[in-house]
Amino acid sequence: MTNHLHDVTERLRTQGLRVTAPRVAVLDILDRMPDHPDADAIRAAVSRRLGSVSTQAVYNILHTLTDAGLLRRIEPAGHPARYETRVADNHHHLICRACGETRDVDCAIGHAPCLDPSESGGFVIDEAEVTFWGICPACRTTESLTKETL
Amino acid sequence: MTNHLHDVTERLRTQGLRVTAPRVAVLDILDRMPDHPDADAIRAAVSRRLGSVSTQAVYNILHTLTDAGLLRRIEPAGHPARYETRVADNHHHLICRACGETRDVDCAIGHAPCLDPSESGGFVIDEAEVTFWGICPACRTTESLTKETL
DNA sequence: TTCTTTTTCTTGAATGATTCAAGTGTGATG
DNA sequence: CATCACACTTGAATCATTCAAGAAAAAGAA
Repeated sequence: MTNHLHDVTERLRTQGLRVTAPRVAVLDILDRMPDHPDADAIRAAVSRRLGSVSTQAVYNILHTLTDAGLLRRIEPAGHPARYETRVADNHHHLICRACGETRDVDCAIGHAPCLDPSESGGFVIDEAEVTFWGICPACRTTESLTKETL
Repeated sequence: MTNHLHDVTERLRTQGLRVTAPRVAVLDILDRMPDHPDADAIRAAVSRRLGSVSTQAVYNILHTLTDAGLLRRIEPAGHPARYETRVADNHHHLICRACGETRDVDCAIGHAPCLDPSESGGFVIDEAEVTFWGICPACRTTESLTKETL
């Protein structure tokens, strides 16, 4: 067993979760995928590694691990939910409107939760979620090329 | 015709859109609804006013008006899309995790787009979307009462 | 190890929000 | 007031996700 799989196993145990092949695969794969994959991409990767997994198992696992604080779920407008293992800080995301590419962005201002609203109106706020929308370098090039050929 | 309906009509005309009863109703109703209703709530309100509307018409209208810049669509994680007519500024939202109540929040820092990420990584950014998550006063009360009775 | 209990995984169907497609109806222009 | 593009209606389809029930496997005990 590699060091990394051992580490993944430990993270599951620490949260009181049973260590199963699909769970280990999900965590290990997400640690290695920098591109915030969605449930279907995760299912494909896990399936490749283990031979097969049910879609339902993947959803169960993603739910369980997210609830346990081992994963973070982001749900960008117009996209299926995406997942990442970077959970220690409250960083933000920069998403391409054209291709959906998602990058992590460190807090623009101060530390987590990074922002306070100007008036909280009696709410008890536990998270400030920030999403930056734009066009990534690759799509910017493609777009200008497309425009030129019109 | 009231002043307000006249104003709504003007907004449609200014965008080169045809003035139809369902469109007028959607804009007028959204102007008066402070609670960021979703498509179904809008459909219900329009239906009440006009006798009936198809769900599809409501979706078409919401899409068209959003594209024309007359509406803003917000898509909070775990909720259907919500709509508002406050489009002039880039304000933010404060959402209750328990009941979904959604309030407008003015920019915490500076003017729209309010924030720049610490590094834009080659992206051309056009929007900084900020969502504050928490528990509203009403749900906070309910929650503590529920806990006490456990 | 083997048994038992509890949890997780599999399969198949269901749901909710939204979109697609085709036909009918209506607002705007001349 | 006729024309035509556009909007609305109906009904089916899609996608991501969840529900439900039974089969398999992990953890702890014997």
